[in-house]
Amino acid sequence: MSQISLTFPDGNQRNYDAGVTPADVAASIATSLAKKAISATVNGAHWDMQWPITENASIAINTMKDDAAALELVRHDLAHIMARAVQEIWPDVKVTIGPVINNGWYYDFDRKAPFTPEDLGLIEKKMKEIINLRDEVRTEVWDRDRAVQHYKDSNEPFKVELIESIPGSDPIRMYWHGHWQDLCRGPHLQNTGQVPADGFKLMSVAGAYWRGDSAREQLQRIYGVAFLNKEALKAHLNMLEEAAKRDHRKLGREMDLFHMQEEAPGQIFWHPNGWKIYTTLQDYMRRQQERGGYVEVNTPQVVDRKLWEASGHWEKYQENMFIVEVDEEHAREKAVNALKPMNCPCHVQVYNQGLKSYRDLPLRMAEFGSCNRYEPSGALHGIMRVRGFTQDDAHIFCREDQIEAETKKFIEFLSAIYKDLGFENFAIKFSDRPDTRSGSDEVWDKAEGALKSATEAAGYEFELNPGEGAFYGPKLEFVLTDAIGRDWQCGTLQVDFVLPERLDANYIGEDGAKHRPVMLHRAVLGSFERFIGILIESFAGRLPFWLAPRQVVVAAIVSDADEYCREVAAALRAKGIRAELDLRNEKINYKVREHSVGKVPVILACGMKEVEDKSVSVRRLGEKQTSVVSLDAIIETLTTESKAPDLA
RNA sequence: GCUGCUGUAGCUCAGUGGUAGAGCGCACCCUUGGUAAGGGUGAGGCCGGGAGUUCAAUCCUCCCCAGCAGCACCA
Repeated sequence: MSQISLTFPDGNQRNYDAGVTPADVAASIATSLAKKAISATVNGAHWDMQWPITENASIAINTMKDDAAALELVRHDLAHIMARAVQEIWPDVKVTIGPVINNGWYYDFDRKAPFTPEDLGLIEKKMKEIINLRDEVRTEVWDRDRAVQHYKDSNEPFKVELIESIPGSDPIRMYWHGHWQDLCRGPHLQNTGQVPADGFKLMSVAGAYWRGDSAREQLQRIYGVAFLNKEALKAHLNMLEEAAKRDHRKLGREMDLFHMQEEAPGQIFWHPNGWKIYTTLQDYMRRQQERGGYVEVNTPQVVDRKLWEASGHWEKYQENMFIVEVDEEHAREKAVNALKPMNCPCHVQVYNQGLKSYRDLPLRMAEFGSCNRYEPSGALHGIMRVRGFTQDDAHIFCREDQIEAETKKFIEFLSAIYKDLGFENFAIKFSDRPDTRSGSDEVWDKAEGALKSATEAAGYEFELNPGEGAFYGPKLEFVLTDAIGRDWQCGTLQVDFVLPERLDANYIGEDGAKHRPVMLHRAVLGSFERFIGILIESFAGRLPFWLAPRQVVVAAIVSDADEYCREVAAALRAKGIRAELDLRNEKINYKVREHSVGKVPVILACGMKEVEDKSVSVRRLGEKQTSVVSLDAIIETLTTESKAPDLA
C-alpha cells in the first residue's frame, strides 16, 4: 500500500498508509485524543473521522474545544438524533432534510397530524435517551441504485427524490446513528454521546414547503437551538428574551407611538408620539435630499388602470394592487383605478412634461411617496411589513454612462444618512441578471459592471445574489438587521432600462436626436414605517434625543414647585424642545419610574430647592445619577442636543 | 397565500356549558412625598364576527376576520 504524508498544525509531518482515516491518525497519537476527537480538518475541509485520506494533506484533529467545528457537528448530529427520535415515537413519519442553521438546526417531516408543543417535549426526552445511549455513528458510501431502492423499500419518497437530484458524479453517502439511517453528506460526530445533552432545546414547529416550493407538499418543520453547554444555551435563550423586549410592536404600545386594528390590516394609526418621530425623520430626509441635488415632487394616489397597463404593472403586479372601481353616475363606462403601489410611473409622467435636454440629466426626482400594496396576509409584520407605507423614493433619470457616478454618489449619500441615524454597519447585496429579463446582454454587462465598480469605488463590499435582479435591471439592496437578527431590506438602487421605454421617456442629446434615459429607482430608508420599526428596535426605544418624541418631562416634586415647572417647560419649548409637564399628585419616584419606562431621555425634577436656585435636577434615561444644574445651563445643553445631526 | 397556534377590561393575563375575574392603567379622595411603583374607593367587558348543537354557549362544532411563529412572497 502506498504511503502519504500528513502535516499537523505544528508543522510536524508523519507518513501513513493511503486511505488512513482521521480516527486512525488520532489513535496513532494518543488513545485519549482518539476518544475525544470529533472530526478533522483536512486541507481546510471539515472531515469525518471515518473518511479515508488518500493524498498528502494537512490535517488537524478537532475536539469539542474547536468551537466552530464542534457547533456545526453538534447541531448536525442533533438534526439526525431528532429525526431518529421522531421516527422511533411515530414510525410512520417521513423524513426529508435537516440542515444546520444559525444557532441550531431544523428538520422537515411529513406527518398528517400536527406536532404539538407536548410532542416537542416527548421528542426532546427521546433525544436525550438517544444521546445517553452513546450509539456509534457509522458511514458508508452507497451505490446510487441501492440507495434509491432502499428508500423505495422503506417508503421514504422524499429521500428518493433527493437522491435523484444529487448530481451523478457525487457519492451517495449514508450515515447511521445507532440503528437509525439517514442520507447525509456528513461529517458527523463519532457517537451520539458526544452531543451535550443539556445544550439544546426544541423551539417551535411551523409549516415549510418541500424544497421551498409553495406548489409542493407542505411539511412540518421543527426548529431547535444548540450550544456546547448549558450556559451558552441559557445565554442564547436570555438573548431572545431581551430581543423580545425591544420588539417594536411592544415598544410602540408602551411608548404610545401607533396602533393597528382589524379594520385596516397592514396599515398604521400613528399616535402623536409616533408621528413626531416620523415627521422629524422626514424633515431630516428632506434637508438631505435638497443637499443631495434632488427635486421633490408629489403625485396622485389613485391612478387609472391605463397608466398601470402602460407601465406593465397591470400585467405583472396586479395581484398586489388595491383596485378601486368607481361607478361614475354620468360616465358611460366604469372607471377602474388602482392605488399606486409604486411611484415610478407617476414620476415618468412628471419627467415627460416638456422636452428634456441632455443638460437636464441627471435629473433626480424625489417623492415621499405614499404607496399601497396588497401584501399577502402572512407577510404582514407590525410596521415593518405593511400594506400602506411611504417610501423616501426617488428616480434618477440619467444617461447610461452616468449610472456608475450616480450609483457611487448614492451609496455615499445613503451611508452618510445611515451613519447619522446610528447604523454604522449595513450589508450590500448585489442582484444580477435573472433568467427572464428584458434588454440585451450587452446592456446588462454595462449596468452590472457600473453597479459593481461604483460599490467598490465607494469602499464597500457586496454579497452576490445571483439571478435575483429585477427583469428590468440589476439592483443593489442595503440591508439592516433587527433585534433578533432578522434582516430587513431598507435602501435599494435598481437600474431600469424598461420603464423609460414603456412610458416613452426621452431627452434630446447633444446630437439633436431623441435618446432614451435610464432610470435609477432608489430609496435610502426604504419606507418610513419599516425604518422607524428598525430604529425603535435598534435603540430599544431609547431614541437619540433629536428623534425622541418626548424629549423632556419636567416633574414637580412638591406642588409648590408647579409654577416654576411651568416656567421651565415653557422656556424649553421656546427653544423648540419637546417638553412635557408632570404636575400630578404623585411621588417623584413614581414619576421617574413611569417616564423611564416611557423612554423619555431627560427628566427634570424640581422641588423647592430648585425653585429657590433657579435650577433643575437632571436625570438622564438609563443613569441613576442625577445632577443639579442651572436652568440657563440645561436650556443651552438641551438646545444643542436637540439639533438633528445635519444641523448640529 | 400555506401550516400550526391565539383572540376575555386600555395593557398583561386567569377562568367556567348556567352571560365573568386579577394585576397594572384610568377616575375620585387622602397623602406634598427628593429620583424606578404611598394608601383608599370606584368606573370599566356583545368574552373578535356569523351560523349551528343545547333548555342554556364566552366555553362544544363549522365558517369568516384579525394577530403571532415559520414557510412562500417582497416585481
